[in-house]
Amino acid sequence: MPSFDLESHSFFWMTQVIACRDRQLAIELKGEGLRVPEWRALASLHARKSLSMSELSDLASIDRSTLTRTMDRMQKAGWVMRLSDSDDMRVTRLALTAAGQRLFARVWPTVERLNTAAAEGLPESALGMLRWTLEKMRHNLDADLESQDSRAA
Amino acid sequence: MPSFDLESHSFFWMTQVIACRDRQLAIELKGEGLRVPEWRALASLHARKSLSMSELSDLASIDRSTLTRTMDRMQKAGWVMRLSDSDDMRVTRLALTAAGQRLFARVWPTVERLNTAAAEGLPESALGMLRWTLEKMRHNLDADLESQDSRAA
DNA sequence: GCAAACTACTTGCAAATGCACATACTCGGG
DNA sequence: CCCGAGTATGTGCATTTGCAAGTAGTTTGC
Repeated sequence: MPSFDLESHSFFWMTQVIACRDRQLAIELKGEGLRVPEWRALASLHARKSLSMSELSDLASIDRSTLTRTMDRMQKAGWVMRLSDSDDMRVTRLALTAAGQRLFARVWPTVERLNTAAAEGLPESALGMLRWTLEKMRHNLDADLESQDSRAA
Repeated sequence: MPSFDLESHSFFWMTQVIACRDRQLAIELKGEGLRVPEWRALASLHARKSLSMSELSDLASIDRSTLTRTMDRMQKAGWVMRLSDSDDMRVTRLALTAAGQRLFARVWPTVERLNTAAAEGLPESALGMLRWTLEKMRHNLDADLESQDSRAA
């Protein structure tokens, strides 16, 4: 009678996968004193050489105000440094320290192992399709957000 | 030089999609006084007639101790009722009240619109593949968790 | 060249989160 | 029948979170 089936919705499964994997990731990272959002920040900063707070907020999916405090903590731990941007006095540029680079190198194999375990038995074509579909969804959601904004204006 | 590309990893995009969609969902639900995890609980309870706390915790991806307090709130709001299970005195069975059903009916069209917007331009085959791949990943992660446990034991 | 609108980041604060632990109940073996 | 291990839910508490508001720097339009 519900006329609605939980398991037929992609977002249900996406939430399941992310929640389950983040729980396992949290356990793996605990030894290094890293939390999951901090790991996302670390990986983002490793992939790009330098990012502003706003850019990192978007890449690592961390709210801007939360990121301020996350960076306070990671800076105090000696993993990242804040540099001031010479073009725009408002922006703080972030970069990994050598210790941050070493931390990434230590942790990455563990994360990769988890990623591989999650993808076990899935053909490369399915994984390519997955990335493509998710990327498209991400783009659609941004577009939808803009149309919401214009409706509000 | 990083030898590692953030955007080539499925989990990066999954996190992006979920975070972005949950942010938009939160805005849409605010009018009804519903938060995102509460919405997941509402939808889970609508799909099944009745669930225990543990079952709902798994379906809605909410930590067990957090769920206790979430249900306190939703019960106080009159959306959910706690019933005791006659077979096992430890178990609390949960079900939607009539008001909870009505709330679901009011909110569902909004959520569905967001889901549709996210899937715009994606062929049904891609969505089917997405669900299938995610389901498989969810299964793999569970299996991996068990092997972790057995390693620990 | 200056005031208003905008953007980048930070802080105050109340609320949500999750770990560790406590309690209540069940079940299997002696 | 009772004990101990196991399971279901609830509570204490420290931490994290994110909205809203604040500060500082930049751009736009007159």
